[in-house]
Amino acid sequence: MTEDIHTRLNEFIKKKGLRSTPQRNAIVDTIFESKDHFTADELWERIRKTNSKASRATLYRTLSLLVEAGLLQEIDLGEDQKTYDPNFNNSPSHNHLICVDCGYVTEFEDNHLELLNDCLTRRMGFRPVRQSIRIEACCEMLRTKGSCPNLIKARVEGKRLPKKR
Amino acid sequence: MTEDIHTRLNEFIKKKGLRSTPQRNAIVDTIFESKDHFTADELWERIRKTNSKASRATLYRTLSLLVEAGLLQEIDLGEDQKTYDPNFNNSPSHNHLICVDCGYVTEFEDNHLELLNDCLTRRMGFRPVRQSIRIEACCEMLRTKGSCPNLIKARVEGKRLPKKR
DNA sequence: ATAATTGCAAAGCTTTTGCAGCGAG
DNA sequence: CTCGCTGCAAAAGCTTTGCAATTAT
Repeated sequence: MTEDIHTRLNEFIKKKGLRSTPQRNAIVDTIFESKDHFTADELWERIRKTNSKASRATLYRTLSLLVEAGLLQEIDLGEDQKTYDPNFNNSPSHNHLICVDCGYVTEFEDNHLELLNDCLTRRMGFRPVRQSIRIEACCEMLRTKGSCPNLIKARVEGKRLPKKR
Repeated sequence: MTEDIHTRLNEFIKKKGLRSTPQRNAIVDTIFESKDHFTADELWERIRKTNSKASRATLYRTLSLLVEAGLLQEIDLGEDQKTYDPNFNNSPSHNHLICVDCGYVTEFEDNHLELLNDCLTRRMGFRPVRQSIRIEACCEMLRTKGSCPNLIKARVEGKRLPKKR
């Protein structure tokens, strides 16, 4: 899993005449050891719990590098901070359903959706490059049963919930 | 056009026990006199060209108010700054095609797309609240003819073009 | 009169950057 | 030995906020 990422990163690094460093590798490992979306700050917390040490500056510089190398993608989850998504490498289509009750994000794919997007794009005189669907929705289980595992998990983890509107 | 907005805003203001002020009204007028998306800073420039005067603080406070009142929507155009969209009031569905060559944004609607989104959302156990599609695409006309009116317009207006990736 | 609103300047937050020293190739 | 990388602290952007004065109702 992470080996693949390292291989691809090393290719990029070599091509650009850059260098491999322990800090960079530690950050990359930390990012890709999970499939979760994260903000720079959340990543910083995860790094701090590691025995590897890297500065915030290096963290930001590495994030930019990974995005430039195409190994990481910035996504919009309606948060104030930039959010990064580490697993679009394995799934070309990248759509997110965001729960307005708890902020939980579900990634999904759908061939019909992609096809339709593709057609619409061409009809408007463009060639598709990247497409993402963002769906905000409320949890049916929470409405009918009064609770939802994702919400409970979010509370336990102390995540700040979406601001109501 | 703008009257409708003012009416709806006044309702909101009354309901909340707030007050109507010249600054607020000037900002609202400036926002809705155009259909363009804008950032806080772009709006600030537009305000400055007006003979009305309002501070940046009031501008930000008014933006929050309008979003809270549901008259303005924050959207994500892949920019660093928050972008606001003034015309989702007239079109319930809100999808954006962003040109990666010049940053030009096309708003579009499509019934099939909405229907499909709706089905997918329900299948995942949620009830749809809001959905937006973001398509990044490159301009076919620019590829085939070597130029594109939107790109020329963007250059003339001195807009900063999308960073290439 | 009363309480919301405004403008200013200061503070807050996230992210970027200049620079001297360090370290990979 | 070179030149990229790192950490630090300072700076940069954008946005928010405390406060005294102002103003709508």
